[in-house]
Amino acid sequence: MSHVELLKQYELKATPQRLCVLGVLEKYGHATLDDIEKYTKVKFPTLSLSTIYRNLNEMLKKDLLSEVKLVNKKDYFEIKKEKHSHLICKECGKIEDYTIQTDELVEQIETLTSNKILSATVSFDIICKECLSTK
Amino acid sequence: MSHVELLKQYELKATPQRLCVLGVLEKYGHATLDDIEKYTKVKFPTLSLSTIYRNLNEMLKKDLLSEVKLVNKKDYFEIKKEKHSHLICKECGKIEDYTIQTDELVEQIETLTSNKILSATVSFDIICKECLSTK
DNA sequence: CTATATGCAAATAGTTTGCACGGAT
DNA sequence: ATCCGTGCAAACTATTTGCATATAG
Repeated sequence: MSHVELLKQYELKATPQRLCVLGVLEKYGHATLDDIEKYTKVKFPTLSLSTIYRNLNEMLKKDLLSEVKLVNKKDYFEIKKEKHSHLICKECGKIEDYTIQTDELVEQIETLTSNKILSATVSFDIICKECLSTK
Repeated sequence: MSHVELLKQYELKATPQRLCVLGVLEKYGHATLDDIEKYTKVKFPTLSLSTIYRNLNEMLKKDLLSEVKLVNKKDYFEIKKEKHSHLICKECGKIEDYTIQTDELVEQIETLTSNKILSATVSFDIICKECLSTK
């Protein structure tokens, strides 16, 4: 789906500024606020920081984006997609997405604790295969 | 272990300010910066915010504390203990600790992706049994 | 045409730092 | 006596907001 359609679907106007932010998120997969500011300025030098903040907040609220929080890292933004976990390389910092089945885990905890489990969020600290091979 | 001993073990002086912060963390299990400020002020009205910041940063650096980041929540601090996951009740906001075995999950991802997995971080959004029962 | 989005500047919130003083070893 | 920790104020960084103008639909 094009970003224009995506924005329409979430009842947001398809402004050049929003398309530019989405372009960066699409291209890099995950991006911090600083990344977004830096990379959008290349194509769109007049895009203001307050517009970036407003649009990120708007798109988060409408659930078009999601925010990823990792200890010792700045928060990342990504275009919302199928629920997935993150593999963070401690060597090069790269973040990969990976979809895992958590049903078993969820069921297990639900049974053991008598709580209702709504969802599981999982991330992994890794050394990626590229970093492993260049050592 | 007493907090005095704990601090000594990490090569930090056992000041009343630090003990007060640890007291709050111990009592509440997890606490945000605001919680810490609020609850320490009860017993220690002169404790300054910059001392809280400095001490939290110091204790994080020395690995005596850990920081928990959750989407849509302020960051929480806790006294470091055995690796565990967090169960967050979407109804009452309470955070419970729970220790799960992630070895299987880790092995599975390691095999499937050819990365070296260092650790897994897991959290669950839940409705806790107390909230379930009072509906 | 109308409602919403934008840019800029100012306001507010969050965090860190310099410095003089005080307490522990 | 020396070192480290603290409180306070100031500095700095991050985020939000008000307002006049511009623009998408």
